[in-house]
Amino acid sequence: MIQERACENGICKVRVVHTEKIKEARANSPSEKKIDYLSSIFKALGDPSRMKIVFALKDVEMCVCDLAAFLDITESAVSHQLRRLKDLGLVKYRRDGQIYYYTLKDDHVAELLKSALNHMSK
Amino acid sequence: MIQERACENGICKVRVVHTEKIKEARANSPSEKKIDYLSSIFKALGDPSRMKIVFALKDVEMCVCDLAAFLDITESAVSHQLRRLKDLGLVKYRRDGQIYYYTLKDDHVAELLKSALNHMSK
DNA sequence: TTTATATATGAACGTATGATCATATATTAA
DNA sequence: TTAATATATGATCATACGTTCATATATAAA
Repeated sequence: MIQERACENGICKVRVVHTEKIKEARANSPSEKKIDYLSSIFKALGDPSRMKIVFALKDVEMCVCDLAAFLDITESAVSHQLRRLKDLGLVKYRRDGQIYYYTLKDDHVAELLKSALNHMSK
Repeated sequence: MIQERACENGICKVRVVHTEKIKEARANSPSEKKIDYLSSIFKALGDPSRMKIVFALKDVEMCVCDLAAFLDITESAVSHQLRRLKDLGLVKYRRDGQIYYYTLKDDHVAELLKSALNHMSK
């Protein structure tokens, strides 16, 4: 078992047991930026309400009050969540008079959900 | 534009604009149970630290202090996060003396991450 | 045994989150 | 115009989260 200690009698107390594994992980992992982006996407889908919204918009274009009725939460709550999804680029809307029709912005999210469903249901 | 109101002059103020769309969404969406499960998985990956952990464990078996060094956070913090991942069934460990070697529990998560990377990088 | 080590676990703390209520804005109808 | 409607937005609040510190547990070494 490899055991190393940097600056043993100083302040530094970093313990590194398997240096080469850490190196390998560093080499293979996505950049910090990519990690942050990816995890923000997963976080957005990591809430039942938002996941329901995204599933609903996968096939059908819906307005805010439709979604509110479907989710059984306030229209305000839906609007807030839609804003988060829109800010992340997962959702877009078209406007017809007073009504905002929301849909998924592109297929990436739908694909992601599909593969999630596939993998998880095994 | 279809506009319906149930219990107009009562307490109920549910507004339903497109009944058929809501029906369709209901028909096509996964069950509440599945939504909860799926969103909990996404939530688990919706944090940079946990996502880094999962990416690291994708290829290499690592112990807690390796991960702590890799992530540059406390071993305690890593341990807490590993527990969450383990409770969700995303991660497992084998023990060799005092050292716990963690890996991904199965390929589902790795696959999910892979498709996420693919879809998002376009 | 006693001590060191690797990890787990609980408490604490600041911060983020998701919902609701109240209010603002913008379009349509009267 | 004025009133109604559809949605957006800001404030608020209880709760959940992620980290660290302190401590417990269990194995290994002396």
